[in-house]
Order: sequence, then C-alpha cells, then structure tokens
Amino acid sequence: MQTSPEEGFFDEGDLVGVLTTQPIDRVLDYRAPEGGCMLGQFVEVPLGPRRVLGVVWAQGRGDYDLSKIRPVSRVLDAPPMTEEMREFLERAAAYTLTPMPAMLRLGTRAPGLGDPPSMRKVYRLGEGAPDRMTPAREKVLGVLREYGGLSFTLKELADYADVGTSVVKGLVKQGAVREEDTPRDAPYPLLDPDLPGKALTGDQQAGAERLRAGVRSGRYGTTLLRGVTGSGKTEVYLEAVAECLRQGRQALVLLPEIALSSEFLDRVRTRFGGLPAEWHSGVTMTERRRAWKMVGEGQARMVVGARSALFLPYRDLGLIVVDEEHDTSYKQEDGVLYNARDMAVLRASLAGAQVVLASATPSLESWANAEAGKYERIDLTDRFGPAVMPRMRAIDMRDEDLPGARWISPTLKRAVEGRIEKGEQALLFLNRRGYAPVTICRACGNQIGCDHCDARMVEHRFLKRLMCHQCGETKPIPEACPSCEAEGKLAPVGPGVERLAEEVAGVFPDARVAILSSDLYGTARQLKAQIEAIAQGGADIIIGTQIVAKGHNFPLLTLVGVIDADLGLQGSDLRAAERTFQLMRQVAGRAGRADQPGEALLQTFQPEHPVIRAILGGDEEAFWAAEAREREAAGVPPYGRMAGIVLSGTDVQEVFDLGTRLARNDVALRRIGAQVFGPAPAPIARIRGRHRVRLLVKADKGAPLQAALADWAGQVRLKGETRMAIDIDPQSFF
DNA sequence: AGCACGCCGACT
DNA sequence: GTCGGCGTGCTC
Repeated sequence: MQTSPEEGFFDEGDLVGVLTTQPIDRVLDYRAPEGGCMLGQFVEVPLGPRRVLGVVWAQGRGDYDLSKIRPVSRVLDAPPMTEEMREFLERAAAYTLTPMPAMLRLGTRAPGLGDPPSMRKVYRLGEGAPDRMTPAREKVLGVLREYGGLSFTLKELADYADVGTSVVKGLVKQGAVREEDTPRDAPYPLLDPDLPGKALTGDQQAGAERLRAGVRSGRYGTTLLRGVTGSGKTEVYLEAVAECLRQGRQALVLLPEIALSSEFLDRVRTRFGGLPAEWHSGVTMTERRRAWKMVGEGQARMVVGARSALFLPYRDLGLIVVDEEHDTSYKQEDGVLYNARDMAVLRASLAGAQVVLASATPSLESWANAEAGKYERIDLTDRFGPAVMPRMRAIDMRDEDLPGARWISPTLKRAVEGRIEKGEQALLFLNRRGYAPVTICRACGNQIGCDHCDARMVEHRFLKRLMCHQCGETKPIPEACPSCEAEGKLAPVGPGVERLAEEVAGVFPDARVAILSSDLYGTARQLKAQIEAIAQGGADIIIGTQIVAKGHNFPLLTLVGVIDADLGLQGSDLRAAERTFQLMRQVAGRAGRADQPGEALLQTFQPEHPVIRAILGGDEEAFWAAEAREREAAGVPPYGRMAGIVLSGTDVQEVFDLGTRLARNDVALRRIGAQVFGPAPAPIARIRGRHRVRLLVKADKGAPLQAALADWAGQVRLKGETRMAIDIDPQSFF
C-alpha cells in the first residue's frame, strides 16, 4: 500500500479516513475509490444501508476490522475542502465543544453539492427573420434588442415580453431567436476596486490607508474600527475590501441585520460597479447553490452575508469585516453555539487574513483586546459634513406631571411639537413590540402567561391576539380571566409601540405617524420600502423599536425621544449596562445627520445612574474603563472565562436532579481551579414545554476550560429526551 | 441521523 | 402465543 500523504493523494484501495455529516463523532475508514481521491475531497460513502456526504479528512487509521471496510462510493464534482477550512472547522469545534459532524454540516449547507454542473437554456437574438411578424413576436424581439447583453430563460423572456412561451418557441423554430445552453450557475460580475470611491476626509483617509496596509501585508491581524454613525466607517472598510480585491483575494463582509443589507448592496455596487455574492436566510436555494459553488471556485470575490457566511469554502480569504461587531445576533443561540465575531478572528488567523471589527459602540471584549494591544485600533471622529453628535439630555420623569398609562412627558411633547413646526422629523424610540407587554386581571391580579413557556403574553392589537415572544405562540385575547373567570377585568399594562402610537395620535392629532417594528411588515422588501418612504419625509413622527437603531439614514430626523431609557438597566445581567449604553448611543446617533443639529431626550427615572450619565456625558472611554474595572473585579469575561450549561427536558425534577449531580461531581473542574454555580432555573425556565436548568462555570483567563468541561460533562449519560447544551462565552452570565 | 435488535406489557 | 412500545447500540 503506497500513500502519498504529503501530496494528499490516495491510490485506489488505500485506507482513507472520512468525516461524515452523520452524528458519529469519529473519522471512519474507507477504501479509496477507483481513480483514487484527494485529501479534502467531498465524497459519498456507504454507511449502513445509506449513502452519506463526507469529506476525506485524513489517512485511514486501520484500526477497524479490515473485512468490514467498504470503498468510497463516489467522489463529488466540487473543489476539495482546503486545509485551512478543515483546520478552521477542527479548531472551531474544539473551542465551542461542538461534535465535528455538526461543524461539518455548517460548512456543507449547500443544496445539490456535488451535482454535475447543470445547464439551462437561455435565449438570444438570432440571425433569421420570422416568416410573419405579429405583435407578440414584435414584443419578444423588442425585448431582446433592448437587453441584448442579458440572457433570459424561457419564462423570463416570455414574462418580460408579456407573451406566452409558445411565441418564443415559434421564433426559435424560425431562427429569429437563438436557444443556447449555458451553465446554470453563472459567475458573479467582476468587481472593479479602482472605481472612484466617495471622497474621504483626512481622518478617514488615514484609517483607510492603515487598513489597506494590513491587507497588503498578507498576514493575519485584527483592527477595531471605531466610529460614530455617519463617520464613514463603511466607506473606510470598503477601501480595505478594494485592496483585498486588488490582491486577488476574497473578501467577506458580515452584517447582523439582513433587512438592511439592500442599502448596503447599493453602496457596494456604487463603489465596485457590481453586486457581491449574498449569503443569508433570505437567499433562494438556486442562489445559495450558485454562491457556494462560486465561492469554492474562487469566482465570487466578495461575499456579503450573515454569520453563517463564515463557513463558506473560500479559496483564499484575505479580509473579513464584521460590521456592528457588538451586535448580539452574531452569537448563534441554537444548534451550534458560536460567536461569529470570535470565529471570524479564528478563521482569519488560519487564512492569513485581516479582520476589521467595525462599530460605533464596540463590545467590551473588543475594546479590551485593543487596550491590551492584541488588536489595532482606528478611531473615526468626524461625522460627514456639518452634522455633529446630537445634544443629549435627560428628562427626569420624577418631575414630570404624567397620568397613568401615558408615556410622553410634557417636556418631550413640547420638543416634538417644536420639530414638527419646523418641518423636521422626530423619532420616539421604545424597544418593545406589540401593544402592551403585560395583560393583568384587575380582579385577581393574574398575569396572562404562555402555556408552554414561563413568559408573559404580549398583546398585539394589530393582530388582535396575545403573543409569546419566546416561542411565537399566539392566542386570542380572552373575554374572561383564565384564572378567576371574572369578565371584563383584563387590562393592558405598560406600553408597546402600538400603544405608544395610540397615545401619539391623541397628543399630536395632526402629525403623520409611522411605526417601524419588525413584526408589522411581512417581508424585508416591504420594510425597506417603508423605511425609504419615511426617510424622504413621509412621516412627521416615527415610532420605532430597535430596528431603527441599526444604521439607516433619516436625513430629516432631528429629535430622538427615548421613551424608557431605564428599560434594560434592570435585571442582574452584567452586560445590561453595556447593551443599554450601545443601544442608546446608536439611537441617539439617528438624529441630526444632515445639516440640522440633532437633539436626543432620554426619559428616565434615574438620571444619576452611572450608565445614563455616561450616555449623556458622551465619555465613552470612561464608560468602558469603568465597565472593565467592574468585570475584572468580578473575574468575568473578558477578564475571566465562563461557560453556561443548559439542561432541558420535559420532567422538571429529572432535569434538576441531573444538574445537581453534575454540580456535585465537579472534580474535573476543580482541577483547573474552576467553579460551578447552580443549578438554577435558566433565564427562561420553560420553552416550548421543555424545562430548562442552567449551570455556570467560571474559570481564570488562562485555564484550559474546554478540556475540563468535556471531562466533566462526559461523566453523565443523557437518557431519553434530556438535552445538554454547552455554551462557551455565553452572552448573559448571572 | 436512521435502522435493527431486544426486552417487557397488553391484546386477538 | 405475538404485536408493538421505545431504550440501546451500530454504522467504516
């Protein structure tokens, strides 16, 4: 048996180790097929009665009954997985304690992987002339003459010309239209990095040059790019993308909120003269297959996507931009638990790529890494043009005369009126969807909760239903209290955006009001259209949840009123302060982008709270430094390591007992000086009928946490439908 | 993940 | 007797 592992080629009959996407956490031995196979190649292998997808992962180990070893069924027609990608998946699996097959599934989420390149028919103008001209035929030929460079499928062409497909086929028969076979997956347009970009100011120019130099180095490095809204962060990092394209390497831009990427795509097209590949949940199967394939062939040079775009099969990744790097949606919370920001740094370090973490309000982790010198840091201070950060002021709600079930203070009301009179826009920000967060019975005090979760149902008057924001379950609003059966005693408590809209309609009867909430629009397209209409002056008052905080421009907006700045400060979550700070800063940053000076008013019952004072004072460095000191003293991330363990099952007692058993048998953890806390009910103790119990493990920064956790968790055998999820670096820790 | 094997309770 | 519940183990 001759193998040449140094070349990664296996001759027919050689033993190869194949990693499959089946949940068998082991590399299985197979025989290389006829014609041999390469390390990294995608293959189909027999497993029991089935054939499953796998990747040639290593040389065979030969420790399995040789007579049972079967040959690889076939080698798929796709470029082999690079060594960098394999290394990335292994390191990511080790870090997040994820079994390798689950990790591989993340990297093979492409429909029709390995299918032979399929062809499709496209239609162009032909040489011949039709025997007889008809209006329908004229329309088809007109479309082809006008858009001659494009290739239409049969249906597209017929639809465009507004005729039936038979008309096109008739023209084909006569040679007036030519039918051609082309590969189904067309390459992406070439992007031109040398088109003139937006003119950059001195600050931006210097930042862009530093990022370009990083990309030119061809080595790994991470830069925290800090800049307030409107400071030109995007323009600056697009220059890094441009340099990456010039180097002939691939660039990835990760975005948190895909609803907003259409605006981003427009900017990419303006800068590079073409659209990048897109990768997110809204992308169709066809487009997904095309993107995966083109990325793997190195033909897609720029990818814009959500966190899972990190697992595409890049040939030569030179740059990863993580925009809004502090955004919590980068943390995958179900299935494989990973933080895309951290995994981006890992992948870049293996690929010899640069990372740009862009944010107006960085996560404390990134801030601390920059402080420690692990990351470079670039600060953009000027906003574009004459606009400046808004003036920020607290409205002390203790001094405001406000009746119950009203949330717009007289001070805020006067401010809004002043803006409307001048033809400007005001935004009222309330981070609560629906009508009222709580429905309470005035007879017995019962709060209506979800039947499957330990969460209260939120009234959505728009939908005329109660909804659980945990599991999405809805039910009609009952007439009588489900607990004491008193009729007509159920009352909404607290405000949601829908209820705020009701109040606004009463307080400002003549104003045009728009609500922006993620649940009021069916599609991202509708939402985008609505945002666009508002931005152009289609409303005087905008009522919005946190989707307005995420980077859209409202040039006429000059006043932001934060209805409840205290929301989010309560609770014992250590990150609450950080999140509130980020959110308030982002929302305030919506005001005054054009040449109008902006103003932000924060309604609060605790204006002396350190976080509120930090927001008002605008001294971000002081805020980060204070937060850092507190975290350091508590020994929590980023100054210590943590892991959350969530046990779940249908039987509360069983789940709790398992938690207690784990907590008691903590030898493996004590060996590395780690402590275990709990079990305690998880933040939401019941979801979809499953009871959840949580343990927290805390260790010193340098401790080998994963290895200890694996030993520790490995001592219990899960039976039945009990589940255990280990979350390294959990988002919330208390 | 599937799928077979196998060991107990309830039925024609 | 044997049908079928789903706990356990195996797949190169």
